[in-house]
Amino acid sequence: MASVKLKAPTKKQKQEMKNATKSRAIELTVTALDLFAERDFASVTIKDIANACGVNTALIYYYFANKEDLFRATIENAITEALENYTSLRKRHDDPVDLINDWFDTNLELSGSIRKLVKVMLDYSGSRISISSIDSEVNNFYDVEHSILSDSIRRGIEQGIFHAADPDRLALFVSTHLDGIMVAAMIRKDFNLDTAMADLREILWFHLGFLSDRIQTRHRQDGDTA
Amino acid sequence: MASVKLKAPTKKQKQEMKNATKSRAIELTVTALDLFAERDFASVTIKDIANACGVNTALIYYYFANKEDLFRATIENAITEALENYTSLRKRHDDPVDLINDWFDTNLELSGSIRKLVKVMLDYSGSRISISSIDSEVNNFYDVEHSILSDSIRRGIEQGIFHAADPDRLALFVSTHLDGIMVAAMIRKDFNLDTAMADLREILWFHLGFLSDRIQTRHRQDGDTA
DNA sequence: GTCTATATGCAGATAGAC
DNA sequence: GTCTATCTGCATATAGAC
Repeated sequence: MASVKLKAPTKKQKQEMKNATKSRAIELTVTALDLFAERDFASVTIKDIANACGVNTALIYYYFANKEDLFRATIENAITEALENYTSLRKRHDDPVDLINDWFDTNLELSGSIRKLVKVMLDYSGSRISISSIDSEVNNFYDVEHSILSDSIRRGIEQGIFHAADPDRLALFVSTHLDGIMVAAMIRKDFNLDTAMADLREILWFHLGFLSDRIQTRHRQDGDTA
Repeated sequence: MASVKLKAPTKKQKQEMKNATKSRAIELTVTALDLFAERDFASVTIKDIANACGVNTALIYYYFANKEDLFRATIENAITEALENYTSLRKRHDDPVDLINDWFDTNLELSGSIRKLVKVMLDYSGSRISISSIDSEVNNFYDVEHSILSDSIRRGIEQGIFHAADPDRLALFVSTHLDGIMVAAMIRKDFNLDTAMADLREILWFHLGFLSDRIQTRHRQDGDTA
C-alpha cells in the first residue's frame, strides 16, 4: 500500500487521507471513552488521552476545539453506536419474543460499552455544561430503547401471546432496571451482571405470562429444537 | 493553648469546643457532599467548598489533611447517616409488611440524599484511590439494605403471608432497581421518581402474592371506573 | 479557629517547525 | 498530520499572622 508518491494525489488517495483523518479522530474518542468512563471528565487529562493513544497532546487540538469538544464527540460517538445496535436489532426481528430476547442478549454482550455509556451520561448530566445535541441524543437513545420494548410488548399482547399489561410502564421498568444493573456492576463488588440480567428477563416474561420453565435456564446459543 | 484566660477551661467549655469543632467539620462534609454529588471529585475545588460554606480555603486544611481526606470523610459521613436510617427503620417494625412499606417510604423521602450517595459511591469506585474503610462501609451499606429486605421477605414467607420466593434474589432485585431509579432520575429528563418507586413497590408485592387488585390497575391520579 | 499571603505544580491551550 | 516548546491560569497546599 505504501506508494512511491510520484503522482499527484488521486481521488483514491484523498479518500484514504480522509479516512485516516476520521479514523484518528474516532480512535481518540474511543480511547477517551474508556478513560472518561473509568474516571470522570475533570480527572482525565488531555495528556492521559494522548498517552493512551501514543500521540502528542497537541494533536488532540488539531482534531478537537478543546477538551469539552472532545468529550462531546466522545458521547455522541458512543450514543450513535449504541443506537445503531438498537436499530439493527429492530430490523432483524419481526417476532416480539425474539426481539425482546435479542435485546437482552445484546445488552449482555455489550454490557461493557453500555456501562461506559451510562457512566459518561451521568457525568455529563452532572456537569454544568449543557449541549443541546447531546441532550437530544440522550433522549433519543432512551426513547428508542423504550419503544423497542414497549412496541414489542404491545404487539405481543395484540397477538394474544402475552398477558394484558401496560406496555409503557413495563418498558420503563425494564429500562430503569437495566440502568440499575449497570450501576450496581460498577459500585458493588461481587455483583453478578449475568445473573441480574437473567433475573430481569425472567421477571419480564413472568409478567407477560410467557414463562415456560425452559426459558429460565437457557438463553443464547443453545440449540433450538423447540 | 491560650492560657491567657482567667479561668482554666471547664469541662463544659471543652465540650463546647469539641462540639463546635465537630460541627464545623461536619458542616464542611455536608456541603461537600452536595457539590461532589452534583459534579465530581476532580471538578469540585477546595475553593468551591470553602465558598459554599462561607469560610476560607485554608480552613479546610485545618480540619482535613487534604482534599482526598475530605472526600473520604464526606462519603463515610453520608454512609453512616444512611445506615442509621436503615437500622432505626429496622427497630421500628416487627411486621414484615410494615417494614418493607416503611423502607419504600423512607427511600422516597430521602431520595435526594440517596441519589447523592449513589453518585459519590460511583465516583469513588471509578477513582483510582481505594480506601479500605470506605470499601467496607459501602459493602456494609448494601449488606444492611439487602438484609432488611431479604429478612422481611423470609419472615413473611414463614408466617404464610407471602408466596414462596427466593428472598435473597428478590431483595437483590429490588435493591438493584432502586439504584436504577436513582440513576435514571439523574440522567433522564421527565423521569418520575415517585411513580417509579410506586411501580417497584407494586411489583414486589405482586411477586409476594400480596397484591390487592386495586393497587395494580391504578397508579397516580387516574380515576378508576375499570 | 480563622484568616492573608504565597509557593508550587500541573493541566489546558497555542505557535510554529517539520 | 504530528511534533516541540512554551505560555497562562488556576487548584492544591503551606506558613504564619491574628
